[in-house]
Amino acid sequence: MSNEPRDLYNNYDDPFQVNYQYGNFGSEPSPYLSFTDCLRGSTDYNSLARAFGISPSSSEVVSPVDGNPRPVFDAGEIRGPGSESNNNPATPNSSISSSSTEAGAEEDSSKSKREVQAKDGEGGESSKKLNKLKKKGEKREREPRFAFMTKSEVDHLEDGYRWRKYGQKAVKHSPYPRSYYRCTTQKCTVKKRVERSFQDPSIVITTYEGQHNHPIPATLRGNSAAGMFASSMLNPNPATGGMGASFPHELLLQMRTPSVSHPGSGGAGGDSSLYQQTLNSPQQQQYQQQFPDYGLLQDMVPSIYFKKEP
DNA sequence: CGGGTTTGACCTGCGC
DNA sequence: GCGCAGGTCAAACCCG
Repeated sequence: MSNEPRDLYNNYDDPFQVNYQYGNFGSEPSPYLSFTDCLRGSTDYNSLARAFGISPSSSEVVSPVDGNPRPVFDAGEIRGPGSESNNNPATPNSSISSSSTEAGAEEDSSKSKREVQAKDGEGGESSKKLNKLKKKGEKREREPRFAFMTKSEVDHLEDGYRWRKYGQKAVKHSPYPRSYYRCTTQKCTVKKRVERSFQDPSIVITTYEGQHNHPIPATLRGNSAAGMFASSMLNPNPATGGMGASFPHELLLQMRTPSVSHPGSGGAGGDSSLYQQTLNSPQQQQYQQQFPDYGLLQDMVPSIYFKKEP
């Protein structure tokens, strides 16, 4: 299932015009969504997949509502240079990122379970001895996941949302640990994992799980230009392309280098496809160097997003 | 003092 | 059933 050819970004003729029309998803036309929209849950999984340029090629696609397994998408099909051009705003960015998603499913069985445990064990030491009240039959399901590979020296990329780190684990076969973050907004269960590719330490793999059910926080940390940026793009002006890059990662996505997902390699379902992506093609490196002058946005978005390759 | 990070322990899922 | 690895909790700690 992984060998189906996928679309790639085709718009690198003009770095400011990145095609948001990703590969076909079924027979429906591709809607134009912003990443933030997706994260905020304003769309369904199919839309997500489309918005992220994700093809169901590698996956068992099932309806999210019927309790069946969700589709496991492959690495995003991000269009490469040289094809149709839409007038979507893109940002110059020498960082590299690619995306991938994996479908999870409904919610937080683990969390609710934990909550039960905590409440139940409010006897102090006994709380540690969590009771394994787990609803049998309710198989643990996962939120949809979206992964990005970003070339950056900074592990935790600012994306406009506020995150609290709740764990860190060593990753097998990797010298780099994986960090776990949770959105600090109340009632928002979005999580993200950040880890560094051990194959290419300059690449940060960020995996989002879930969808934000709230807007990007208006007030962000002082240096959070990314947040400002994200917020400012929340209501994209149709005249500028019909959609905004409301999320830095989306920008990264837009700036994706071509051929990140290889028809033959990105096919492994789930996260594994991530690790099969390589960013080493000459084409990609060349692309990275195409935007020496990222101007304005450089002032708005932390430098990590525009990190120039040495 | 409140909010975020660190870190060891614990839980869960999965493959063997 | 066991062991491993991933994921999460929560106390302790740090910082503005």
